[in-house]
Amino acid sequence: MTQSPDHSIRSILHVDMDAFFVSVEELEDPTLVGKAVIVGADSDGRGVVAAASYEARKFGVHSAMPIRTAKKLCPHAIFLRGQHRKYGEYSQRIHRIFEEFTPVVEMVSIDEAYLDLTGCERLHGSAFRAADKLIRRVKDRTGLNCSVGVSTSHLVSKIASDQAKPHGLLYVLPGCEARFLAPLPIRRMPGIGKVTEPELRSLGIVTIGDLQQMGQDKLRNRFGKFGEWLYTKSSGLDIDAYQYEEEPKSISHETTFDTDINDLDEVERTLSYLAQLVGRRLRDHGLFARTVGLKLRFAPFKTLTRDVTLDEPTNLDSVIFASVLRLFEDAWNGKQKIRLVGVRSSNLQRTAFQRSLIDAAQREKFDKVLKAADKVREKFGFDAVQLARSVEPDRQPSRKKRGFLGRED
DNA sequence: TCTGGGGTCCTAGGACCC
DNA sequence: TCTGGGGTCCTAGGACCC
Repeated sequence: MTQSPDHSIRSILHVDMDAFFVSVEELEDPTLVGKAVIVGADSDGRGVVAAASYEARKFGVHSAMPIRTAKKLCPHAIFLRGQHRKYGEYSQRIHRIFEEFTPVVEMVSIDEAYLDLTGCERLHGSAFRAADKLIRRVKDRTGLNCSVGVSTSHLVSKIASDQAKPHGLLYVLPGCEARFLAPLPIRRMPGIGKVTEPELRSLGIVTIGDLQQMGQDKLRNRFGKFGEWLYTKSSGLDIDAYQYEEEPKSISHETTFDTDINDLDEVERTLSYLAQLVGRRLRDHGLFARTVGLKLRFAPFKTLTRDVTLDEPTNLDSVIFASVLRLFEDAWNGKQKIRLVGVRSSNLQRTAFQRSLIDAAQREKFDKVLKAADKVREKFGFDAVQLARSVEPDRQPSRKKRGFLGRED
């Protein structure tokens, strides 16, 4: 489906907000404008940078960098923890503006979307004019800058918006996709990361043009399915780059300890807490998990995962916790220091088939208790109700708010 | 540089079945 | 028993994205 039913040429816009988290912070506190601002975790902790202002970037700070490194590079920066809820609100406002242009909007992350404007010429004029209008409208209504790439394909538009940053618009003419991509370094291709890049480089592949030249057969022979993908993308031919799935495939929570530990009690308490977070979200989604997983990261950053598939799907905190605890006991020798633990649920489904009436009766009882608990939490916050296991013996859990959801660009 | 948290997708081997 | 081939499910690990 490179062409729409009416045979007009596809117009795909990729919209990406500029320094989104930082820009929102600046709107909330204008004294930040023009300063080096770094949004992320505790600046003395073990987190990473979620977003940096352009001023901070001048010092080499970028997202995903350990926050302590950022502090060394840019000690005078203003470090903020970030207000995720606020970012979510702005994201929704932006989403609504996008929907004024076309019903075909795919939000791919909190600050990024694809808009399909194919066949909207009569409404908006050319795609280029529409994109220009969109950038202005977002600015007028929210005060935020964004960059837009326009082309016939998702991937080309995405790379184009990246090239256009900050606050720019780049239109790749139909038929010019491959020529536009050819001179760019392979690292610009989404999907080629810090492992694949040197691999390709060692084969003499430096630019996207090199991929095009190598041809489909060679790439397939060398890289299999991934090679096919590489060829199609590098030629600017991608068709359905993105498939919108409203159902999550997995739900997980994890946490890194402030310092590495080998205290069984604390690990158990944390697993219990995480199991409850996962269970809660499963119930919110109306989902049941057939598979429960544990993630462990040891002090030397060695990570392992363990999965178990249950006879019966569950959304019960206690079942998730019991499963994950068993996995933990099998996976841990009692000595290694632990840096991170995580709880994951996958193999998600809408229904819990019940195998016996006893199970059903029990489930009903559990469900009632959990529903009551969820209600209390709604009123008094998540920590108001805890499984016995996640409460420390002599005091209430005073769990520090740590971590931070998501990273932009 | 001492490396978060939430996800998706892919690969590969082994169990198990016909 | 000297043992084919395909399909599916499960588990573990890893690359990658924002």
